[in-house]
Amino acid sequence: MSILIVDDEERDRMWLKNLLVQSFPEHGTINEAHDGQQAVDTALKLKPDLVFLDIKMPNLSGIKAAEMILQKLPDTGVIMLSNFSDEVYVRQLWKIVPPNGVFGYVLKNASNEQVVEAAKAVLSGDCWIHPGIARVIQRTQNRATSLTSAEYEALVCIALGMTDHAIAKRLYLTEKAVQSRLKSLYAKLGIPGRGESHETEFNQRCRACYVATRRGLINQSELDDWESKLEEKKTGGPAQV
Amino acid sequence: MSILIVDDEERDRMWLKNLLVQSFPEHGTINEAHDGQQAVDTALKLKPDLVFLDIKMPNLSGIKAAEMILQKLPDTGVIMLSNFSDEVYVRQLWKIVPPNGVFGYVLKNASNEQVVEAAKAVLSGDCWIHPGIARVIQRTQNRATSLTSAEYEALVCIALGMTDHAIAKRLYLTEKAVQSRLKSLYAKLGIPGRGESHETEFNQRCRACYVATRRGLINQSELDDWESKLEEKKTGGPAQV
DNA sequence: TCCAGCTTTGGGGTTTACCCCAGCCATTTG
DNA sequence: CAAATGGCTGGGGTAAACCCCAAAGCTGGA
Repeated sequence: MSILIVDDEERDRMWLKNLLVQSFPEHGTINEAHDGQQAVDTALKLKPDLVFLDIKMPNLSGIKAAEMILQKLPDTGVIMLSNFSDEVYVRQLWKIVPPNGVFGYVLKNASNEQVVEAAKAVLSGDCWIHPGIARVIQRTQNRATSLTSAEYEALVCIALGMTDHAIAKRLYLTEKAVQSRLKSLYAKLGIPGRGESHETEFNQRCRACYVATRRGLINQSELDDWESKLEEKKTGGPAQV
Repeated sequence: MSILIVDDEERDRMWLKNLLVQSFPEHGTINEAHDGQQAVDTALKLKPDLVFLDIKMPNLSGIKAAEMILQKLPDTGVIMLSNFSDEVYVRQLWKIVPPNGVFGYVLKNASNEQVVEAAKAVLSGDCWIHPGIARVIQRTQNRATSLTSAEYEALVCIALGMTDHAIAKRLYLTEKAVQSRLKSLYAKLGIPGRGESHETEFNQRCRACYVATRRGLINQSELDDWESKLEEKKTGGPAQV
């Protein structure tokens, strides 16, 4: 049985490796990779039974690496590791996993026992999803609270600080259309408008950013990605912090 | 030589402990604590030479724990461990460390060598500051870019999604005063107004939240603390996500 | 002592964000 | 086929956010 561990941080690789060595006395080779691109290359060469993938990595995200690996080797057991229970990632993951594929999703604050449990489950053909994620998954499938891609686009834009006008220009829409998207976004996030719910006054725009971040719909590193995409489009000059 | 390791995550405690055991053959007892309160209790009892403190912990933050420990035992070598290079924390830390106190600040993505280096430095009476933090520290001491406490208060409020009116009511100010704070906040964050800098249109309020988060002036967990404080003040009922 | 910086307050603007309404067109659903 | 849903468009309105101006109180340092 061969295992591949992919994480850009040495500390986490060591932790996982120690854990696996102790818990799987019959383990075969345990290889490591440091980023997404390396992960794909190594996986295709070694065809491991099990791959642990960190999500946030340089070069190629764990999600995309998983997609590429599963494309060529659909039988590989994939376990995602993440620091966050971010809905963004769960959304993305849901799209790429084959209908009856096998995978695990483990948060990094999981106990050692949970990680071992997840590994065993995936090896024997089951899925294992971290308890903290269950709630998130349910939300992504609830039509009343899950965001459409239009709403999500608008969310990212306001979180970057764009005005209605700027958003309209970038997405090739009318300002009215943007406002329409925002209106339904606010509704789904449960943010009261001006009339309703006295005593709780909110600037919906900022409040939406706060709530969305709290729920893991967006996070800073995703936003930074978007930001740099916008910069490219415009001048070609890099963003300055 | 006795050492105290404080972190709420088992994984990180193990990592650090292994590292110290390997690097300090002459190490004495290595104790552990799981949250801030335990850290203070244990430290006062054992009077360790060196304390590693995670910042983000339940019950009592690492910052506050450090404050209480240094108050009673000013000679203790304190090394803060953090996932982020957040300016919030550096600000807070700066206030509580005695003028010529000894401390270290290490990011969790530090290499093993860096951690050992920091430990040795602090034990021999020097400070050790993670390279990634240097820039942040410089900024906190630059008067043109560092925020005053008034501006910081306003920043937190808009990040929570409050309106000018709501902020004024909560801080016992005029709306004009709030807007005045915000104006200077925007200036310090380098956010262009409507007139200046064509082609870059921003909603300053949201943009400020984005830039501030990017710089580590605020972060989600700090905001959540503030949020729950506001909820207490108001109804006593807990916030619902 | 006076100066410099921070903060508050006020009067007066413009622009933007949000509000309610209604309708049209696409897709999917029973 | 009807019905429902999600998305865009439009008109016309209110209130909030942002703009420039100026002045006064307060702090701490030269």
